[in-house]
Amino acid sequence: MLDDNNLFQRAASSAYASMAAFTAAANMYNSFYPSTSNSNTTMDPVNYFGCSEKDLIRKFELNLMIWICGVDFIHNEMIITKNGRRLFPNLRVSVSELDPNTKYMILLDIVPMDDNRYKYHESAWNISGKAEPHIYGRYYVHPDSPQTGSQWMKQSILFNKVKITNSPMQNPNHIILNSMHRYIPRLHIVQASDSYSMRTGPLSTFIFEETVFIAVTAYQNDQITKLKINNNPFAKGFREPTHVKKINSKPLKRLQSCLPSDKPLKYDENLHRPYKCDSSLLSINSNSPPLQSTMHGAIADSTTPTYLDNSVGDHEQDSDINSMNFSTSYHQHFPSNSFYSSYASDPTPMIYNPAYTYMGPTSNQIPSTSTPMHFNPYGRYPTSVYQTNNYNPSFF
DNA sequence: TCGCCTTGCACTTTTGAAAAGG
DNA sequence: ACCTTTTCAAAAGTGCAAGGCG
Repeated sequence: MLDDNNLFQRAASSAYASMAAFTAAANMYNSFYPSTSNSNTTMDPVNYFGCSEKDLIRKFELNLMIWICGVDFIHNEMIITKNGRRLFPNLRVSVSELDPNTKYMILLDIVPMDDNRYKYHESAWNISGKAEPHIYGRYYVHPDSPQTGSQWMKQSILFNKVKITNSPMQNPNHIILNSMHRYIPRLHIVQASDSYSMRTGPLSTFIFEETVFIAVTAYQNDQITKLKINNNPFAKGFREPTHVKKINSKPLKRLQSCLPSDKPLKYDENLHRPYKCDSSLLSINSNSPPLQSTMHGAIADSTTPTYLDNSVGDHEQDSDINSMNFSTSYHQHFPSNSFYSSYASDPTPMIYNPAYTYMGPTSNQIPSTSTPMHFNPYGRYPTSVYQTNNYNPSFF
């Protein structure tokens, strides 16, 4: 138990750092705005839109909330199921300095990090062979798309409904991944007013190294399991005290133990389980805000515990270490010289097809997420890569 | 035999409609 | 009559464990 706590303390502190890192503001070179002055007619090879980067600077703030597991010492895993499984932690993004009156669509997809298949052996992920071919062309379009820049910038954008699957036959909105393969999410911002113009609209793409994960059908690393159980509200039933009670006592006793003595409790004979008869119960030992807050809040975030983002809600903060009480006031900024990335070959016509230049690990061991990578500066389409260790605060 | 995948389970939170209250 | 708050059932999201499959 002590070891678990130590692990989690470590995870929490690292995660805090990572979280801060994710709260990045990237300077984004794209064609959201045409140049009006200082026009540089020299074509930059990386500029897809035919405009000089210097003409097209836009800032892009990222707030990838609670990628708690994307820390250096632990490789994140995401469960994939036939029916689709949500990503946890969720992806949350804030954008700024878009054209307030122009419509944009925001998309997410997930692409392979490399051409390897992995295997978890002796507490480490190792390359076990060549990767299965990736099925491209599945994008999660944010349900609020299209929206004007001002609407996108109004509040952070949450990707909590994205689902990953290993079954191509299921819901076409699910992103298809292969188990035991390593992936990274990509964020696309397209200037478009509908799905048709999306195919031709100016586009910028961002990836974040810390969000790399390995798709699995069952968790391999116990540490990942513990982190998810402790932080995912839906997995609350597996947390230690409750789980022990689940084995040793009946449901009614378990729930009663969590309740103040004066709170009434009913027992549903049909369901053979107690049910709530006091809304305050929802906030007891819970990471969720009290019911009233939920009902009146502008955003009822279904899966991301609101305590993690005090910039969005003003809910009471949970001081428990297990609650991963993050502050989001810390912002880092993207370096003025953006990187251009190309992790994988993508034949999809709508999105780009950068040359494959990922410089993978030389050993069998997969690199830490903080390992510097080599990016192709001449990829056809710009992809800004957030770098935790190499930012220029003065730029913002 | 082994490693990975599927399925059902018990548990949880979320959601939204209906009921109750002001 | 209208709006707000509460209640409650259903839906959906979790990890676990057992069994299936190649």
